Amino acid sequence: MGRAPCCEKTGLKRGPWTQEEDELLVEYIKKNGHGSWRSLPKLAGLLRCGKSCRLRWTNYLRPDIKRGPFSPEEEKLVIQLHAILGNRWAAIAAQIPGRTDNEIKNLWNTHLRKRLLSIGIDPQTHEPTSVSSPSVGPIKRPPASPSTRHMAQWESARLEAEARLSMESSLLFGPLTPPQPNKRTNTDYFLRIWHSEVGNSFRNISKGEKLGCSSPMSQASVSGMTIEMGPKPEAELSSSNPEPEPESKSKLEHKTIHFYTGFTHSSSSNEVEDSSDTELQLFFDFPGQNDMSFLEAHFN
DNA sequence: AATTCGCGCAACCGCCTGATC
DNA sequence: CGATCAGGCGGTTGCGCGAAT
Repeated sequence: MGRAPCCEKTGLKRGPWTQEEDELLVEYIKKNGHGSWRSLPKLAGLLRCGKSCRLRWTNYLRPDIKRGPFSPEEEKLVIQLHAILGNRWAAIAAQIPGRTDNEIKNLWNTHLRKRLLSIGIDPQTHEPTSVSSPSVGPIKRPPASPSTRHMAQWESARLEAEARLSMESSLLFGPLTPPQPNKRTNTDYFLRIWHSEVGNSFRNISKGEKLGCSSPMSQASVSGMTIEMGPKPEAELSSSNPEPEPESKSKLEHKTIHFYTGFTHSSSSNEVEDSSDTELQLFFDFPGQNDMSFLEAHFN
């Protein structure tokens, strides 16, 4: 069964938008909201496909879009978020107010990717491309052992992320500036979570897991915020998309943060399997479209 | 001044997923 | 429960423009 085209292509205008079209679209959405994108073009008097209208609105016409060049801070944030989230441009954009996924994707492909390559960092893995530079290489771990446990992997991931991100920051933006009391990076939040009572709770829970708790997902709650850490659910692992699901509406409502680790649980036992021996994939599943302030509130 | 080249960005395409029937 | 639809996402393309030759 072939998928029907999103809209009838014949007779529809394509290519760059004119100012008149922009005005029609903005006018209509201001008055009526976008409603159904499929029916919007007809109602707004546009000879465009609904998809095209949605794209034009979300990437260009939306009033809350910040235009102009990215600041060094924004670039730094993009790099750090990419290290955590990978090519999930929409998720990255959700953490940077006023920037669209398309903009961030373009920034990455045209600037940041090249810049990372030029300083010897693989833009996909965020690890040094040269193995012969141990001083800046990833943290060396002993060969994976079946007995490696959840906690050890987590600690290792944390250290690696910490080292990697500070290395990238210092390479790209010069020596680290002294900590500013009112400015925290997202990495800071990650580390603060780890060292906070949430982290403690998690560590305690994980000890329980070693003793035979069945749930693969460790959970800790504090002040109305729930943090779940553990392997990706099997449902997600088996899906064709290797990346974690995008934030669903329900996830946005409550403050649950998922830390998906690369290690998996055998379905037949509680034994933790090592993932692809060296690489641990760490995913942040941020709870909302707001910035990181929801975390800040918990640690101030 | 004309041509070529490279870059940046807007827009398109195809696939995936969740909702609805 | 499967089929269909609509929206969203990431990858890719192609055009416009400025720099270089």
